[in-house]
Amino acid sequence: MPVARPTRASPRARRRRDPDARPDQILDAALDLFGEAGFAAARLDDIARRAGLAKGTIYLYFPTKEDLFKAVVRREIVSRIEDAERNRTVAADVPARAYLRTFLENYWASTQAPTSLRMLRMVMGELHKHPDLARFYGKEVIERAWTLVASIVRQGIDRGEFRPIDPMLAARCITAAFLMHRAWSEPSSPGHHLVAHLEPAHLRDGVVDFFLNALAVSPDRSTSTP
Amino acid sequence: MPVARPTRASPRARRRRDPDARPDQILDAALDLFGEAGFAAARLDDIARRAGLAKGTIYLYFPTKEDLFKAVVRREIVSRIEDAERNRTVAADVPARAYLRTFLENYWASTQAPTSLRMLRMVMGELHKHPDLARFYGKEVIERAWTLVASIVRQGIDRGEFRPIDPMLAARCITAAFLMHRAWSEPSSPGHHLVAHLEPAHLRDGVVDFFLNALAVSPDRSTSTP
DNA sequence: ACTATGTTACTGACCAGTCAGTCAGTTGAT
DNA sequence: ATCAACTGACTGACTGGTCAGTAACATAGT
Repeated sequence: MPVARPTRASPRARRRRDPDARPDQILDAALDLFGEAGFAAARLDDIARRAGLAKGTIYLYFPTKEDLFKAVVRREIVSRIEDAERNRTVAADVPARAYLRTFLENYWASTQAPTSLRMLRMVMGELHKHPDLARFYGKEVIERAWTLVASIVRQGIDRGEFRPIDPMLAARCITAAFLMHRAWSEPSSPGHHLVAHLEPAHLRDGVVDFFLNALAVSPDRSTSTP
Repeated sequence: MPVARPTRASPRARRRRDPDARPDQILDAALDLFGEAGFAAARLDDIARRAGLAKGTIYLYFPTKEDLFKAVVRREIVSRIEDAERNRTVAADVPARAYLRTFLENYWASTQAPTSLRMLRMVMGELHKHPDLARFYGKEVIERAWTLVASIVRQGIDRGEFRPIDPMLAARCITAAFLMHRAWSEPSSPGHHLVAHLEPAHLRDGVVDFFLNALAVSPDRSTSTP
């Protein structure tokens, strides 16, 4: 009779243990492999192996590969929204510039996670083939991020700390630049960089400063055009 | 001797005509399909059919699918560089702001081409699996675009029309935002947009103005931080 | 205690479809 | 007649998805 078996140590003896944990376990493995290989190139056998399961098990929890992909994206979306909400921590009575700086530094940090790059690649490379998901992602992640940034910018404008500008437009430019920089900062192979490599913190400060200064009041900004 | 045959009208009557044209013909079709479907999902049969050829013919010109993919990317890189060179048309003695505005409007327009979006998707979604190509693209397209923008910014700074700033950093932020906006502006399905849709020219002007103003001299930009 | 019966979670061999790549054969210009 | 250019049926490897079977555990009856 099986009494107190070392369930954790032996990979094959894990069965019959909290099936509720399986979906997340599968999703973790799927995120890894979809992220590395993309939707089409990722093999379900590999995902199953990385999750320590057989391929058939995946089909007990997700009806198709595409549904699995959607579940991965959805779960990552949830975590993104929670991140965004959590990053809204700085008290609202500090100067807009300092508040925005802190917010942007947190935002930058969150984009640096490996998962962020994997999601970015999946979104740019494959999401256009899943229009419903693409729209969902557009509304729930991208526009939400814009709105969050825009609300901070608007606050700064209202206080006269930032120049009058369409806050949503500023938010679009800022988030766009942050995301693209994340993609560019990844080495294309160990030790080799896609583009000229800057010291990460230096790049972050440079980009953040660029946009803080871009928003700063500049009374004479329209006089340079004849 | 080929005497004025209706080569264009009848798709099957095109055979045996200037084999030198075949590579580009194949590459055109391949760019379309790789761009739409991605590397893995694009079928060589479909590429052949779109080129008006049989699949075997592709193998007379490209040894493998991967080589075909690389050839597509390489050819597009060349066209990108030529685009950049061509966009350098405005005389250099107009005010930096006006010069940069024209340049950015041209740049924006060039990113709006369907080909640009296809390349962007291929680059973001699949190029990381071809490190040699990724590096080539990074050096020959991305950094080159940065350098071009940066040189214009630097010129404006030297003349005192733009505020002192690292020109390369400004160039990174500008190109990043332009590229990301291109991706966002594509409908995820006919009539449905990924994100809130703005009138294209309005969006272009908004983004261009944002960055022109971001560079404008603003003597008091540091006074807002206590 | 012990066995019989049932249930759940999981497995992995298998099937059916797909697609990169091949090659024997065709075409048509010279 | 010759042959470069081209074709498309074919092959073999691969993989998403299926399902008959099995191990682990539960419960009931004795």
